[in-house]
Amino acid sequence: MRRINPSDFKLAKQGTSREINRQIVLTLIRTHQPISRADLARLMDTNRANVTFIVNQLLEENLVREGAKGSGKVRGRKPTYLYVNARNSFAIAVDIRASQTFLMITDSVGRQIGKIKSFSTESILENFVKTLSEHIFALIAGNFDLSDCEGIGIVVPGMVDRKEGIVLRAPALGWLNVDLLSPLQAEFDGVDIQLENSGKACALSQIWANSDLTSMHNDIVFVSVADGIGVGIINNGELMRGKHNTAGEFGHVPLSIDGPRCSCGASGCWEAYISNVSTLSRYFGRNISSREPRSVETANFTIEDLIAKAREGDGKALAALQSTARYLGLGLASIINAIDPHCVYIGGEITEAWDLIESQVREAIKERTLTKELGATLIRIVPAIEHPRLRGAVALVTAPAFAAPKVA
Amino acid sequence: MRRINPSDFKLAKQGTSREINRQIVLTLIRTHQPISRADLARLMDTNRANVTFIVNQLLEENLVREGAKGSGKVRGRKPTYLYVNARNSFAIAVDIRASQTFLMITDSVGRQIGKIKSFSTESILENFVKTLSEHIFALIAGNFDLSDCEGIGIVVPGMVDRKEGIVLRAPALGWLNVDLLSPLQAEFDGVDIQLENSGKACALSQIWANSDLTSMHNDIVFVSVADGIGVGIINNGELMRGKHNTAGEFGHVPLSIDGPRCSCGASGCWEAYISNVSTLSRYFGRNISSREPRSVETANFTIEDLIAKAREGDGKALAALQSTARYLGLGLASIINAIDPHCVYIGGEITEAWDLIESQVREAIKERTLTKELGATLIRIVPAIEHPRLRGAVALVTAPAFAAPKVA
DNA sequence: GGTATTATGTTCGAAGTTCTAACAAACTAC
DNA sequence: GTAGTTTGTTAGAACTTCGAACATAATACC
Repeated sequence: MRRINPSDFKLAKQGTSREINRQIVLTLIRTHQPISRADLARLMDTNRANVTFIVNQLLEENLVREGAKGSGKVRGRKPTYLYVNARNSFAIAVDIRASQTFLMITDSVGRQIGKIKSFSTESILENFVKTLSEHIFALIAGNFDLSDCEGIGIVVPGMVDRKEGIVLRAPALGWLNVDLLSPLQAEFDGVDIQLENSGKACALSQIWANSDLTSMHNDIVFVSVADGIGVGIINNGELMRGKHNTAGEFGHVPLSIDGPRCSCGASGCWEAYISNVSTLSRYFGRNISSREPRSVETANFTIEDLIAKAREGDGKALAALQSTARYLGLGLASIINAIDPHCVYIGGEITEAWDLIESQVREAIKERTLTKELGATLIRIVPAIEHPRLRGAVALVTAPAFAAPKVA
Repeated sequence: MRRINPSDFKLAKQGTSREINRQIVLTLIRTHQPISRADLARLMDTNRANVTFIVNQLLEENLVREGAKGSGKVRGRKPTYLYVNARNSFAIAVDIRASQTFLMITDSVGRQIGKIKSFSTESILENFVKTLSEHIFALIAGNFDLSDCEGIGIVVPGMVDRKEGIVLRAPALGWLNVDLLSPLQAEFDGVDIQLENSGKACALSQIWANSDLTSMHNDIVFVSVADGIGVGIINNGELMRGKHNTAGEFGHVPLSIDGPRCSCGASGCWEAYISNVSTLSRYFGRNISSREPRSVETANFTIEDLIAKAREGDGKALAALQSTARYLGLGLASIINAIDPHCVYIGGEITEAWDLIESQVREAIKERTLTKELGATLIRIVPAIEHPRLRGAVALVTAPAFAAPKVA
């Protein structure tokens, strides 16, 4: 039961029905390919004539291609299989993180092409934009033409004004109200550039990426644990953005209002318990804020090192991780109580220690969820190899072609 | 950018465009009435022919009626005004609370008819159903025929399985897995009966009730403070229900994980800080759980009494309220950070003391919200006279006629 | 009072979709 | 080689939006 917004609705025009069915056919081909027109008609519960009509348009638009004939041992004419067509256009994904920035090229359907490149992130904007542009031009040189670029999706660990293309606040980068769009627009004239917060992008990756397409749920939450905590909420197949594109900031929901100081200024935030820095602090028994200069001992010691130590039998390291695990679970319980999603995805370095911490996380979740069913909410680990942030950045550019049209 | 669910989509059929535009016309008439066909055409950015076509159908269906001609001092033919037509059908709203159950009759558009009735809630199901049925039959006797009843909307302070019509868990009523639908279905054969949690219903009331229709936002949160805390989230004009219809349970998000014991079993829940019982406990300086028998002194002392005391100059009473106010604000900050709504509505007895507590609430919100903009999120008080729970119960029955069709 | 002007609401036909039914195409089984 | 079966296409009916012309009803002006 959705209320129509009387000051922002969309009328059905002559082509609206077509547009709707076109997008349905496109997603069905994407999720079921290879698939024949006849199978589509059955899936859609309509007649083959209508499917032919729509598919012909998609063929003309080059969004779909015909492949080999089917070959089963059934009677009758063989079906001609349909596939989504990766045209010769491409997309660029950029994942900006505190230390490194990662780059990936994909085809127009979001499938990775070549290897992921990276360079160290510079916080001075001009330098950063220069380096980024150079890397992008180097990547496409010889292989692609910039005019075939569908767009550049950029993901940032912080709040973003998508419309204006401004990074409002990214503490990890030291960026505050940084206009990232304008200088990039100047470099890549005419190319669509999309900015998004990395937690939100991770959530997008889980509903738009190309794996497990049919089993996917349309109501999920992604929790990304790194130096900050990013959370993306997908409701009814759509990312919750909120009034200021800041929906999902569960990282600063408190576990204890008078708990440890958080970088946001408040205290006791979830982030202050479970961010990588917090876990390391717990190990070293003191507060190593990312702002203060670290001692020699702690300077290059990462969360991965901590996990390695724990695996080597360092009891203190294991204890630090498991403590984080408990707090992680307690916070997840809040998210589950508040959102009641089908599945919670977790990403970040700490997931590499999942075998060491899973039981603590699950126990904590059960402890604070309101019902048994909520306590049993699916938890899925997204390993770093799947590059959820980059895949989310890709989705910013390639997914709109498959999205439902806005209607009513 | 909404993902089409490949296993749950809706194809556009021949009548789909019509259905979409029909609902748009219906909502526009509802929100702008009285309005002419020509004005509708301008609002919808389409031609008058199309409007005539759709309006004629609505007239035939008796959902819309023509009224008086317009009378301005402009040239040209006078417009004929259109109104949504309250047919002779009616709806029944029921608000079940711990002590009393409230009843209201409305017309088919959700406008109140007659006075609100009430009776004391009995926790034994058979007795309750009997009393409720008697009251409903008494209300409609002589005025209405049961066959003209559009439906009964019932609102419960607890979790609800809407499909099966079971109250899963309503601590305030002492109900656990109570099948409320079946016995009522038996009494009111063929009448549509809708159950919902009262916090969620309150949220519905704010987007579907008949006041301020044009200024309304489509992304809001309603926080209802009573013996428990109910929260309803409206995202994109639609109530967030979650996998188990339990989305919105912010009441059990902790302020401090080792804070006061909560009735849910965990400790430090927001509810344990700001429920009416908690505020009273704070005043009396001890824990008065709703489960233990109260002393003579505290037995009939309500939150309204506490507010009255505070107004009379009782410093302890004021302190108890303002302490609750601070915790209310801290929790609201979490909701604002997590959801980033356009507006947060607050209902419950404590709103009657809003002038005494507003500054504390707002200060606490600012203290824990991540940005200045989030700290300035609109807060609106919904006084008890507006009966948000009952209006939400009505919306369960009368709103679907105006809702957007499900498409794609 | 009569005529010009203007806005509302309806009608008619064109264009775009879905949908039904029939038909052509292509392949297996016997 | 023929019957049977499934796929994909085509032609036309039914339904909608849409543009333009038309009828209706009111005011303004002479």
